[in-house]
Amino acid sequence: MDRKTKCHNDLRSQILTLDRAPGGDLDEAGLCAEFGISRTPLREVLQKLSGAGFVEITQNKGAKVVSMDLPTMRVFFQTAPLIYANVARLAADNHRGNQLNDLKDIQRRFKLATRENDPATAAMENHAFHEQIGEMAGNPYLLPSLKRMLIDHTRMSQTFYRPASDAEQVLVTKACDQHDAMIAAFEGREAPLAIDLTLQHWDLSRDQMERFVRQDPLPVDVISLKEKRHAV
Amino acid sequence: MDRKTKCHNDLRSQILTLDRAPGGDLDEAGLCAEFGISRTPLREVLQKLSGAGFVEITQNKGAKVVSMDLPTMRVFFQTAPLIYANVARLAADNHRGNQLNDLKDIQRRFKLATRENDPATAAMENHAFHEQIGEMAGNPYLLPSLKRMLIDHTRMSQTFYRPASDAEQVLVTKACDQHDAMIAAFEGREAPLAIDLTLQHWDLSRDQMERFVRQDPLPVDVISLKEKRHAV
DNA sequence: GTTGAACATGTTGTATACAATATTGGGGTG
DNA sequence: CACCCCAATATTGTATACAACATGTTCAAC
Repeated sequence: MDRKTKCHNDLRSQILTLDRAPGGDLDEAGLCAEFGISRTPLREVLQKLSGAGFVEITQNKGAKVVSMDLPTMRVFFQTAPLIYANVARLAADNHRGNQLNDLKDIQRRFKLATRENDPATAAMENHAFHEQIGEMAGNPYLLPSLKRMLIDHTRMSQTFYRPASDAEQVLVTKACDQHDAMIAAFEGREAPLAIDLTLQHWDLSRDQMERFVRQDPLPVDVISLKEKRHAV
Repeated sequence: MDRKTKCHNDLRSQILTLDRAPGGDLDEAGLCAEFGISRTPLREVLQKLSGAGFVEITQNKGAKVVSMDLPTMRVFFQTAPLIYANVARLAADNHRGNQLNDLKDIQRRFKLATRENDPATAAMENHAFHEQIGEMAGNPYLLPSLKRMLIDHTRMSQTFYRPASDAEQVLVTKACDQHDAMIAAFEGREAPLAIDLTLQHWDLSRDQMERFVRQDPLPVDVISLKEKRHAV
């Protein structure tokens, strides 16, 4: 794979796994050194990531990882069922060709990652699973919204795949089973069932994510001292 | 305004007004000469437009205006009410500060453009009107979908603001009145009414746009002879 | 001690030259 | 005449040098 593409993919997954903190600075020179490319292609990568909602670029002030503030998260929880349910319905109706097989492959890798206790991979494969459902829906208008939801969904789910207790491990297994059930619904083109399973899956995620949000009284953002002072 | 920004805005509005044909090629050297900037910032503009769904970039093959094929348009008609209605509801609930005043300003300019028979401006102000409603909704997850819908909506509405007959002029006036009614609904924070008016407004647009689509038996895309041969 | 201005430094934005990749056209072969 | 290969050309991708802008620091004035 070409270094520019690798840079794009690495940044993307580092953002999704919270390896790059929300609100964190993305210094051009540093990233150039890190990925061994010059500033021109690096800036194009940042532009692309900005278009996809991973990064925020400010004129003359550089790029940051998109932040995750609490008011926005409230909007997230409000909006997710609408998008997810509609995408699931469309996916059941419209998927074609090898798309379902690709989904099964992703699910296989997802299951493996959860079994082998590889939380970062599990989170990324779960992301890929839901993005693939978006592709199956065949709706270029809804897809950008879905992708933006998935960014924050995956970031908030990071702790989910690092189960501390047995009870939490059970939830991961349950999520995995729900994926299997969803695949079956897509295969049978049973749209109402797909919607229902999707909403169940959402309920599970939501409970987990709300715990994640509540758990952490500190803002998820990296806030510079200066900005903090302004806030006071 | 800086030349790079002007380049971005000009390309954007030229695409929306069909001045740049869907599927049409965007040559870097040509655009550089046209806007008096070098290739580096021009490419960044194209990246940005690509992220917003105005332009498609293919590796080593340059940029094109996003195409408008018939299957996608079918998806458009299927998806629009969902997005528009939900955005309207959220806008009624969540708008704040000067957002409503900004909307009124846009509506004023829109009305003026329709009265003075300035179809391109009317189409752009109508676009701005609905984009502003998107801002008022305060939902960063739904907004990208709305914006993508509006791109094709505005492109398909181009003939709408060039009314040939009196009967068509009546429809434009009706659309304008609906905007006023929507503003009133937002002002009173009457979400159900806003949804209802939005769906009525959509019905009017849809009839008009379907006529536009049917009217033209040739594909809206610029298809090269080579691609045509492939299709045969 | 605080404020403000000027300078020094670092970071981002742009232009240009060069490299890599597509496309086109011509000549040769079956 | 059709087809294919190869060279010539055009277009896109990358690196680098320079310009513009933002930030942080120093020093002087109050």
